[in-house]
Amino acid sequence: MHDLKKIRQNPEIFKEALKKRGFDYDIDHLLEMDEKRRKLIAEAQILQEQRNKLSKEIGFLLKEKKDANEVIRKVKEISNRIPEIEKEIEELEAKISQDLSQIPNIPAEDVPFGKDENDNVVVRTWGEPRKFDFDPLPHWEIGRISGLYDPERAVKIAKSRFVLTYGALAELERALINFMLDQHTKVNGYTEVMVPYLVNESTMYGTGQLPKFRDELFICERDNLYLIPTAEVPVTNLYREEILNIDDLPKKFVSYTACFRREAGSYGKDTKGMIRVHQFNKVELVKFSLPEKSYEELESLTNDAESILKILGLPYRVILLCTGDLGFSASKTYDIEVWLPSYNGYKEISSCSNFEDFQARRMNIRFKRDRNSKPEFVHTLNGSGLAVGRTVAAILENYQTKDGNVQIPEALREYMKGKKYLFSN
RNA sequence: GGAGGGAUGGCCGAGUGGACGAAGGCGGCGGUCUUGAAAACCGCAGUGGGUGAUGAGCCCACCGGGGGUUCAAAUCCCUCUCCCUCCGCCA
Repeated sequence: MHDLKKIRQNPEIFKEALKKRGFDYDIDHLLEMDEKRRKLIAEAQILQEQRNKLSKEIGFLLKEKKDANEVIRKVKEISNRIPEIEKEIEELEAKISQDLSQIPNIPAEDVPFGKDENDNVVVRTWGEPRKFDFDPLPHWEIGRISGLYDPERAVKIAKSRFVLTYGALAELERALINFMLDQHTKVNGYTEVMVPYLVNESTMYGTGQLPKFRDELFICERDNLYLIPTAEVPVTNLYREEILNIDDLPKKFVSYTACFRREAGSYGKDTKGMIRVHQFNKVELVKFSLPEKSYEELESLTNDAESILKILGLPYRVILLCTGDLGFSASKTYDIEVWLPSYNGYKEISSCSNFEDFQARRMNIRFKRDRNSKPEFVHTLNGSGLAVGRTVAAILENYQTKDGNVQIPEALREYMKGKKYLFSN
């Protein structure tokens, strides 16, 4: 959500930025509505002022037992005109905020111009994709051969695009969750938070899942609750409608949750395996930052997410999204993509974004520089650290052995009773 | 699920339809006193919006949300949401 005042002050900046994003919108029309709105507000307030003054007068007159009928008649006349104007203001405001809520965030200055994902820029690449001296299997085949991956029964008890694993495969996923949480809390300085998986409507509006992305959500209609598509939703909403202390910034949280997505419109894409599913595990990083520090924080957050892949020894690259591929609320986004032999390419495993004050304004999350200064909006950031299901897939594929086993990355062994290979003992 | 009680500033907590943006206390900030601190005393402090210049000032709105009654609502009425207590059920 943008600040109407800022748009009013720098309309050209917004026009330019939206053009870069390929978003067509008539800023001038918005400003016309705003001007009309302000004129009406001034008008209504003058009438309210008159009404307030005369009403007080009535109080005095009655106290002194004097006749107030003439004044009452006058006030009534004034009061009658107020609702009309207010109705007009309300309609305008509804239209304005409706429009405003459709306008995407403006890209940061160093975001490359581009039309779609083909114009994204590779920022850095880490690790060499392994050269196999045998034909590597996709992770779903490895899982199936081990007998520990059971999509059929997942379909039976839920529906397609659900995952079910047993034994060592389940253990691997649990180990990864613990490893990631330990790394982010003990080494990278995040505070772990465990949050509700079901949230209310206001929370979904706060981070922008509603109203635009309703189709992507699982909904518990009876109780008016929604299953979270990412921990970003409950965690960023922690401080909705609050004013934070400047000394507490930045606030850094890491949260493991299951995530639920309907994946509407993705039929036929990534249908096999655990890459695109309705329920998956994710460890999420969320930061609340000072405005002037948020881009620094984005770099370190991205590094924190990368550190997991480095320690696990999984080759990856970091992509800077271009203006055309940027998500609705983000000012700048790095995608981290892990090497997957079955795709013979890189696949997204984390997306790290700075939203500047776009989400904070919507959620009204502010801080004060000191006692007497005006509250300002914080900047919010988040990124996966990492998507756990996809990390499982990456480990299976990248660490598979010729005889159908999977080597366990060194750092993970202490989380798996010291085992070196997944399917043994 | 049943019965009842609540929601007021950073926190606690008063509040009679008319000078209430709201007593009092705690906490905060500034000062006096003190070598320093504490105590005591004095003073300052909400949020959003309109108009000014992103200043001062003036004005409007805000006592959980929405609606209503009234010249006038924190106060009366309706409604929704949330919280609490007791009973029932339950991991």
